Amino acid sequence: MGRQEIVDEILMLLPVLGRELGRPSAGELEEIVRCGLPVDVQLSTGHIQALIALSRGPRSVGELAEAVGVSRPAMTQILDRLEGHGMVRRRPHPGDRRVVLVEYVPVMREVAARLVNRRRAWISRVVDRMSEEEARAFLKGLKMLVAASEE
Amino acid sequence: MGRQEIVDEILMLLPVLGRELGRPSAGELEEIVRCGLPVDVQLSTGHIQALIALSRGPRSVGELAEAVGVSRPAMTQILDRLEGHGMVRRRPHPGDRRVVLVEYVPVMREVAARLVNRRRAWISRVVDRMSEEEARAFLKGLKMLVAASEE
DNA sequence: TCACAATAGTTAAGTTACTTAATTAAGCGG
DNA sequence: CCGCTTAATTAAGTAACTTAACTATTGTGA
Repeated sequence: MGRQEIVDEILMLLPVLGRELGRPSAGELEEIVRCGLPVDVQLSTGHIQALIALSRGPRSVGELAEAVGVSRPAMTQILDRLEGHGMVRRRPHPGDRRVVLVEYVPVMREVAARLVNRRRAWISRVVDRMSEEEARAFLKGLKMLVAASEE
Repeated sequence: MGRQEIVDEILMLLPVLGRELGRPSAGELEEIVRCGLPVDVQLSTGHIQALIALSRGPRSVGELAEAVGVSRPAMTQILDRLEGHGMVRRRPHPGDRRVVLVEYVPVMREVAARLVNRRRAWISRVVDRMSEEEARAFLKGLKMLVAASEE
């Protein structure tokens, strides 16, 4: 298979993946019910990304927006939902009253982790079947594509 | 970097890429104007994917929907737009009057190719900086992820 | 051969996840 | 203190999907 064909396949597959990621999986819905969250919780890619980004400590709305790759208003919406479900909370930044810091509601830390883990497991199942070099190459490619799209 | 971290990064980067692909690039808009198409042409990922899928000959609406990974009504819409811009045309299937075959309008073959090439170039620029093995590993990973998402 | 189920495509209606523009509130430099 | 910038939100609109329902065919088995 030549490079040209590889490029074509990537061009076809990337969007398929993007769409697939946007839909909540059946297993995710089960998990949500099991956690005692309201049944109508819809956690899209953006929500999961925000939860991951929060796993290393509090972040401002702007930081989250950048990490996830959406506009600030979009992140505001995402956080509204997460806050509505009691998974995160907002509090003022001590030094700068313009910024709003977002962090896990302590009790929800574990629930959030379980939800995120479900997405993680999906990727893991694939990564585990790759060699060390393949996994690295895949991530490298992904990073390069993101970088290229930002120029 | 451990596997766990690789998985986390993939989980963050995939959706970023998905969103990025959805937005038409500035260069694409230029190309559209240069081709003499109406300025308000919006070609999203789905449209580009459909054009790629058509590059190997006529396809039915259902086949295209499957190749692109969307529902049939969604593909109907995509084709409406492409047809409206005079890039593809529908004609009845000779043997089965239920199915609608879609193909390039001959004149537009080259224009379509140029538009698709722009997306291709973006990927190519990245793939060209990878070794043969890396490129293969990347594609393999992508395929595995898509397969895993369909189970 | 004829009723009936299955398939291909489209239409209709609704939803979701975004976008940009405008607004509010706060910090910062002359 | 006044204007400029930055952070977040609100408001309004849009694009790309979804499911459900409908139309027009085609295959099928009593």
